[in-house]
Amino acid sequence: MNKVRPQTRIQRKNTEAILEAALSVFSRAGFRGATLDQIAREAGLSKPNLLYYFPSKEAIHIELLSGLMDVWLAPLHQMDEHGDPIEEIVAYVLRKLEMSRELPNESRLFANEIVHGAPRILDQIKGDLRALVEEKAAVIQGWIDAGKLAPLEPRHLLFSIWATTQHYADFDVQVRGILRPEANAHFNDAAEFLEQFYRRALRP
Amino acid sequence: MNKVRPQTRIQRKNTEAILEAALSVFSRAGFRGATLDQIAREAGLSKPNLLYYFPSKEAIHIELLSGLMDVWLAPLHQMDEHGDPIEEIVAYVLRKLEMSRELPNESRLFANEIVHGAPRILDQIKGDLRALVEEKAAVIQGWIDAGKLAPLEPRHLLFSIWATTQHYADFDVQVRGILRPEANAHFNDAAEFLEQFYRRALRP
DNA sequence: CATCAGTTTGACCATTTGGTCAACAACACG
DNA sequence: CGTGTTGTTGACCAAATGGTCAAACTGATG
Repeated sequence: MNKVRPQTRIQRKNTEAILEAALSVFSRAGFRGATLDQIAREAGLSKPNLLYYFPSKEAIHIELLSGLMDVWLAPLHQMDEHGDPIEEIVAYVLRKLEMSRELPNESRLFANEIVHGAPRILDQIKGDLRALVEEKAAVIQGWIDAGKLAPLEPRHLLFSIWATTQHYADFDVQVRGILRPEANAHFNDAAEFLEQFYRRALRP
Repeated sequence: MNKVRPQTRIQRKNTEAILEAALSVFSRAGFRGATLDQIAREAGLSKPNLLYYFPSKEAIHIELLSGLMDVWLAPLHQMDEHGDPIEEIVAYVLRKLEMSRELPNESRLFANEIVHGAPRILDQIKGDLRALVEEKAAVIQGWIDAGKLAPLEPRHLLFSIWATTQHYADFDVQVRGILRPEANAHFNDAAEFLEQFYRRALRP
């Protein structure tokens, strides 16, 4: 159904550079705080040239967010109904924490959008995300009913996982201000803490 | 030490109205996204009149944030070394959740500031907040050493409490998009979940 | 009522910023 | 090498926005 849009070498390179620069700037300054000049400069282009590839500032933002949603849902998708319940959930927690370590800008971009009312991704939240949560909540409830997991409301359990793991990316400055860690050493402590924490809370 | 600044009735009323309006606008749109016109309109004043009471947009923001820090730390201050460890922590969790229910705008203002690098409160984070965390972490460690609490790193335990409770204010839109709750009914479910969750994780 | 500090605002300004455009440069390709 | 498509940019524009200021208004007080 889509018209095939032949991408030239230059197009591919520049759109990629723009999106990368925009992610950096948006996650640092927020949508309103980011300027096209900053993004253009960081991408190594002039502003009109940037606007040759994207029709508007908002279009860049939307492109970033919609591309991000899939990445964001992937770790939860991997949770396997037929695995060991506690191991599956702990593994999910650690995957999510790993994303906070590896993709903090993406996490902040997401957080920023939601804190401001998610005007551009509310549909995806109410659609894809909600559906996935319902699916996995049913799996977790099944585990609970089978006596393999402590009886905890599955949806709120998922919220707790998102909150605790994304906290290390979104509130990075606060965490660092309190722990004064060398480099990212505290992520290892966080992983250890979260694993023990969830194992304790989840065992039947 | 402070010079006594005699506040007229009108001054008190207007500065209060400005701060209230600014909280609403800042928490909704972020610092850069908020405009003085919006704040002035919502406070029922003209823009020059607003600037008669505060010297700049940033001054309003700083005033809000510094006033907020005390409110934010209060629930943790209340945690009593001599109480029952698990009950003290659970009570702290519920107080914090109650703040997300009652003061969501304050929570979002705070979250927004930190996500953007906390340029205006980093000193307070590294000072007051850090000191309080160190103090209470020592208390929790004492409880653990006494065998009254599961051995979990105290600082990361505090992070988890902040994350899970503030999530219901900061990510309100996402929570609602997934749960489709009537009014604020889901806060009761969250309270029940968090209480059970922390009781399970914390028992020795 | 007179006075004066305190309060309010319309008009205005400088800057920032998202976006446009015409002209020019680079490139692919027959 | 000629030609049409793709890529690039300096100059420019309109709107938004933080902030100023002189002038006018209001209210408390003697």
